[in-house]
Amino acid sequence: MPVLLHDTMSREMRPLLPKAGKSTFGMYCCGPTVYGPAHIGNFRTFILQDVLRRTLEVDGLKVKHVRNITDVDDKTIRGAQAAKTTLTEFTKTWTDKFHADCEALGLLAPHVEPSAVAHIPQQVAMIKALVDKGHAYVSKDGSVYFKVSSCHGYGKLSHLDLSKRETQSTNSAGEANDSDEYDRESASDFALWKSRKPEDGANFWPSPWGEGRPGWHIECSAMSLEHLGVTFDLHGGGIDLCFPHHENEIAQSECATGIPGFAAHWFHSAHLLVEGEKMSKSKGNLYTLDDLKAKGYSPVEVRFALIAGHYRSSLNFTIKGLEDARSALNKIEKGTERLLTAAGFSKEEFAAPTKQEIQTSWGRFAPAWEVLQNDLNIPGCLGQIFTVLASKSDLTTESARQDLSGLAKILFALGLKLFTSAPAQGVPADVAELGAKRWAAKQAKDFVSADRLRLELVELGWTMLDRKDGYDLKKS
RNA sequence: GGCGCGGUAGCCAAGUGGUAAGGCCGGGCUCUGCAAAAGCCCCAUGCGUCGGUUCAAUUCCGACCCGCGCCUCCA
Repeated sequence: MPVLLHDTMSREMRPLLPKAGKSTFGMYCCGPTVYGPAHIGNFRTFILQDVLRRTLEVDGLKVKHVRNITDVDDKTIRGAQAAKTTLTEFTKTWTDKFHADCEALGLLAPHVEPSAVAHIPQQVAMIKALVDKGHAYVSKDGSVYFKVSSCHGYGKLSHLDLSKRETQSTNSAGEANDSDEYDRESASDFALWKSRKPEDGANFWPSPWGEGRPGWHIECSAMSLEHLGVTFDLHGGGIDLCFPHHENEIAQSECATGIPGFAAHWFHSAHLLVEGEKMSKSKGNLYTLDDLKAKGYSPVEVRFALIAGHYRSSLNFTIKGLEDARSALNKIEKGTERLLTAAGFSKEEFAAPTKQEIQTSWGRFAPAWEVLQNDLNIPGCLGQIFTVLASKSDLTTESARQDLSGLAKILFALGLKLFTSAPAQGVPADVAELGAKRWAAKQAKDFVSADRLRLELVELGWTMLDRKDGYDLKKS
């Protein structure tokens, strides 16, 4: 059964399948602008796209996932200048950081990760096609603009009727829209090519219209064409990209190629609120992965918290939510351990589910998978998982293995890697010694000393957890 | 103003025309010298408000109230 997903353009639930005659499902996702560390809002979108890709793969599709790197724009150029380095060096630093965070968060690397700077010729070629076909014009300063009025159907994705729309004098950041700054024919027209300016420094490229650099929107059109073809199966991004970015991509691509149906399906994820407020630097509620790691949360806990709400609803990210995620994840691990025991598998065997017997069945997790396939309902799927893990069942080795087969596939789809919590931190010698002493006292039934030693450990910031046959020391 | 999303227990959050998944927190119990861990059990006559349709509505329709997003920086 194919995965069903809501499509922004048609506003309908539609099955995800490769185009007729194709065996690969092509998906293009707008990637990060690499001018600083990505924040958890960025990652929510990338994680959701990752879950979609994984779900399609578990469903049996061959997916080609393309996610770009935006490495030339105002912010990257300014950032490089402020850092007194080259654009290449600057964007490499932040691209590397992005990759490290992605890996920590369990994101599968896209199959292709094209960079805007590496696709200047393709962008120039597309702009040239648009100029030749009368969909773009060259301004006096050598910039090139897309002529929105020349594009039939412009606004079909975001359902905006530009003819009825009044041009706003400010954007949502309160900055004046620069409709008078350039010699555009219409305020709705957008830049395809920006002519070289002194403040661009060394960052310019040749073009038929003179030196300059590409506009923002054209890169995704050019790179999706290069790597996925004239039309492809799904395009994703944060909801804020719906207009104007994605709308402009459609206009550019369809006008340049003359072929409609740029992307068959549009996948937009809702934004993140932090502690009930819009995330912003000025409010100080903009978290990066490093910020949360510094607070003691693991990447998998962050990932869980970020997927705990439906992708089309905005998610209120809170530290309490991270605590909830930690407890919930622990509950899944404990339940999974019980299944592993019943199945006679080790944790390692579960972490790498290559065994035939744990790849063939869904066991009791079939309903959880069905829920996930229906518009990527991750919270519903998690609910099903907990229901099964808590339900009474006479497990046999065989049934437990079938359950594990289903659970492994679902956890792969969600990208939740179990049993990865950092192993016990190094225990200082003095703490270890106190622990050993208390254990000895307890064995000797000298409970007065044992209790005193427990308190001493607490004062040092350590908790001693007794087991039947030994003990663990945990930092509290 | 235009377009769109949402209001479900203390918090988070699914879902359905036939009477509310799940997680967290909380409470109880079992186990345990203590503590913790773990396991088990309990926890919304209620789904923003008011009307309507229906044998039956939280679920459909209408109105209203409230919150939020986008409308050329944004994931």
